[in-house]
Amino acid sequence: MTPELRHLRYFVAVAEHLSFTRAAVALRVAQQSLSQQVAVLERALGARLLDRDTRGTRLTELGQLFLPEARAVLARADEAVATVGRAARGEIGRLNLAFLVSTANYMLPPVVRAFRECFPEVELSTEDVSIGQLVTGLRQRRYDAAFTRPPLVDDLATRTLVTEPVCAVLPSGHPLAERAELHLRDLADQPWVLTSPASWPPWHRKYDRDFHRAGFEPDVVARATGVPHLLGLVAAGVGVSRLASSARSLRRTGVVFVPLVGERAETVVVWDPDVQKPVLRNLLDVVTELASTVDLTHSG
Amino acid sequence: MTPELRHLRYFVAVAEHLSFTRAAVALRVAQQSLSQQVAVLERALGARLLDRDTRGTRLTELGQLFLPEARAVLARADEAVATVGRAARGEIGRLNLAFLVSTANYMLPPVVRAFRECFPEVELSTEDVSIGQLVTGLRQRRYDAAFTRPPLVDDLATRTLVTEPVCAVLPSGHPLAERAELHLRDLADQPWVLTSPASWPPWHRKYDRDFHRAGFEPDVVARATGVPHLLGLVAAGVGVSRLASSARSLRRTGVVFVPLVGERAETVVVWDPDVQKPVLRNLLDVVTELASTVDLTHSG
DNA sequence: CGGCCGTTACAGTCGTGGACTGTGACCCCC
DNA sequence: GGGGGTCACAGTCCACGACTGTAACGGCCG
Repeated sequence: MTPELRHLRYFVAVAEHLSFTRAAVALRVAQQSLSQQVAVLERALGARLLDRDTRGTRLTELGQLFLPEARAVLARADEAVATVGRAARGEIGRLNLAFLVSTANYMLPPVVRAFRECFPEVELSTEDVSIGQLVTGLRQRRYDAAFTRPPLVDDLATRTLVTEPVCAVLPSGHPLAERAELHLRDLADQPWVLTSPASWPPWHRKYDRDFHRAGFEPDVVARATGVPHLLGLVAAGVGVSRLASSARSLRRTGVVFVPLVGERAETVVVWDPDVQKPVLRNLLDVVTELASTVDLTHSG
Repeated sequence: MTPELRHLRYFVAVAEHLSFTRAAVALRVAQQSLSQQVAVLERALGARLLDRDTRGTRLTELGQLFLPEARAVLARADEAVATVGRAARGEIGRLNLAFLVSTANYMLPPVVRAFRECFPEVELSTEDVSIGQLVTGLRQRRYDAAFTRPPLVDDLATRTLVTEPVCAVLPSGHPLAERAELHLRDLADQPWVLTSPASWPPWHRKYDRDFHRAGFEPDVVARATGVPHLLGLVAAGVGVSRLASSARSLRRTGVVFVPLVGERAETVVVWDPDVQKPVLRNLLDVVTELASTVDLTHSG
């Protein structure tokens, strides 16, 4: 037979009290049960741990040697339990985050900083990805959560963190660039630069609805493969475009951002609602709290 | 409720087989019992460790984290059991040895060397002591064993390791110094130098009997406080004495050792027979073996 | 010396919990 | 659709750890 933790606990108690009677009281068992279990332990080890006689109990040499061993085993067991407890509370573990390239710029630094401050022992990994990689990565559970723009898909949960103005993006010196604000229909006759609809169809379906509601279909003269590319085309005077105002931070020269009246863009945190992971809960709490206290579009 | 090692063993088995059924076979319990105990563990930890469904079992994130923890606890427990086993076999532990000053010279080096070779992980402490310290130290269990000369006391166990000739000790140039051997009665008219009878009465009672049997009472002209001192007095020509031949090694000049016919001195290892200590058993084995293979009076 | 308090050990009983068997639901694959 | 695999649920059983009661023994004090 191999000893159980109970035997070790019993032995340690006797060793600490140097008395079966007192140890039994402390353990809330009968002295006889305690004696029996310690005897079982001694038989299992094949060695006498305690010298007992009518006037008390003392550790044998072997007992003295085994006492720290037993304590170490118990401590290790407690540690194991504590560790899983902390993991269950999301204080340790691993968290894989994905950031849409066009949001990483301003979202990643404050999010990572805030989370690491609250949960320094969680291993954090981050990745800048395209919207396609982001969605498939979430579905394949490679990422626990991601930061991106809606609309997305129904089977992923989202929470809005930031809403910000949408701006017309014009080349510097464009006739409309001086305006304080614009309506989308003001740009009906302009040449347009947009991203490729293949990148993420839900976005482009929304764009189409927006243009339709503004009463025109844009004359798309160029398709960009990403936001920086798009800004480059606008700066080059190829056409105009429309982006969330935080895209300003991606290019400083050659373009002008003019707010579009009544249009707002959202940044959301996305996760798979089927994933029940304590660290994820904590992330959502942290970013929600963060979004409610600081303006994420201007920080970072 | 707090988990027992059994729960950890069960969990590890399931985690290793990734199957309750196969793990149950390996553990030689029913699958149902195994499922139940793992469920108990999960309830105790307050966390799900395994995802089971109809087509198999996988570790949850927490389970992956807990698996090495559980293994570590089990390994620590095994180690504790192994350690006490080795201690019970006397392979580790502590051994306190005492050597009578007049035997340490030739006994200590081979004994310590041989024992450390066989049991390198036993902590060995040695002390050179007077016969009085030696006996009280053994009785107070400060020493586990000692090396000395008989006669001793009844309540200590002894084993003879070495017997050697007893010699007359004469100043260089003494008329009898040329003899190849002597009888004790040849020294009846000499002035004698002996040690103090207070040091260890049993020895001196034996000396008295020896002199009585030889038919004279020695004319003691000086009392020495130890063997080196005694040899000094003999070398100074104060008188003659009688010592085991191994005492030769304590003084090279000014004295001559002449064997006394028919007299032998013993060196013994002494221990308290009530002390049941595996390391002590091993020591006795080692020194017995050692004494039977090498001549300890000439080694070291 | 005897009574009392302390210690642990022995013996017998009880009850809980871990083991078992039997069964069922479900999924995958042929 | 049947067979082989997964795990879970339900009921029974028994072994072992807990309990109570008792005994043996040593130390202390009147």
